[in-house]
Amino acid sequence: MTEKRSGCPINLSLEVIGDKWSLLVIRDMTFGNRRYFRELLTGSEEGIASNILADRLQRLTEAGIISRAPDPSHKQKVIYSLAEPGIQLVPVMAALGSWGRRHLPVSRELSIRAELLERGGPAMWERFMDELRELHLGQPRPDGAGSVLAELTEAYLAEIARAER
Amino acid sequence: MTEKRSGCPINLSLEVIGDKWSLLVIRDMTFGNRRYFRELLTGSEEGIASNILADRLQRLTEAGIISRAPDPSHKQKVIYSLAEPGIQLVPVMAALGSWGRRHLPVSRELSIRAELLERGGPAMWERFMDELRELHLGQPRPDGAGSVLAELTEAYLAEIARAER
DNA sequence: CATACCGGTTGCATCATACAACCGGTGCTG
DNA sequence: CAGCACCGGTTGTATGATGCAACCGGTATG
Repeated sequence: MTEKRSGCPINLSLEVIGDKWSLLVIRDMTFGNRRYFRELLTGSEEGIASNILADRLQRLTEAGIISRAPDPSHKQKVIYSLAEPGIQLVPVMAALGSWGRRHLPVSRELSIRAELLERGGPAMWERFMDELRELHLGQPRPDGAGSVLAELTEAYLAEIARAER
Repeated sequence: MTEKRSGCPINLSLEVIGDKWSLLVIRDMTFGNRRYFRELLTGSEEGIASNILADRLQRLTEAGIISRAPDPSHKQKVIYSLAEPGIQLVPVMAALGSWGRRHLPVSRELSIRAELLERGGPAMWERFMDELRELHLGQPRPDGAGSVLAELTEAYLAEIARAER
């Protein structure tokens, strides 16, 4: 799809990430810190097929949303990172998560992160994006800044533990 | 698609509006105030096919995002309205528009509204959603509240005029 | 030296989308 | 009251996207 249907920002966004899998891949990279093909393939509940995952990783790479690099520690491994446009999808995912949490039959464990992101607001999203810039782009950030990712992950794990009890 | 892939709010949102047309239909209803089948069919630049439009209107209705009612003024006409969940997609579209405007080759005329929505922030979105509740749900709102829709439309038309000059 | 893991690829079935042509009923106009 | 444009779709067909399972050669590990 090279020819664009229109120059509308919403339309163009949909042409790039308007399908059922792209944002889930980005979600897993963002909130699950999954960086390798196998992690993305087997790590999430939705069960993406390997050919679809390969296709999405290629498209997102070509669109400049993520980047692909060989892993120095293992000749065969490839590490995927969020590029700056991918990092800036945090507010989109936050908005989509808030909406879904309100209007759809979400599970408690999987929606706790959306709830925290909603309560934290844009200030929290910015801190999170700075953290992602450090993790994925190697951009240093001031010491002492807490980890939003750890905060979200801990809350998620606590909900899992509560559910099992 | 009745069986859900997971209870994640982002995933569930994508299962409902994660395709290339649903959000465009909602966009046209929201920002273009298009309420009839033909308006939606012929009004936008992207050129949706009539069977796809019919399918999306039906799905969105079944999902409770929009509603469908006969038009009293014309026996054959059907009027589509945003339901509350549809109105609450405003922040999602604003986020998606901001992102697209930054990272994709948008046209100036079609991105002015995204720019204004971004600058206006959540306060403006709330005013806009109140206005949509009046237009689509008949919920009265305080007099003297300005029209965000008119503001956005005027800015858009001004950009069109500038482009033609 | 065997085994598990690495990022994918291939073939095939099925589902969604795209395009154009068409439908019967309704309202407006001359 | 005849003709015509418009109403919300439907139908058929072609093409593309997706889903599924099996498989690939190269690589690290015990």
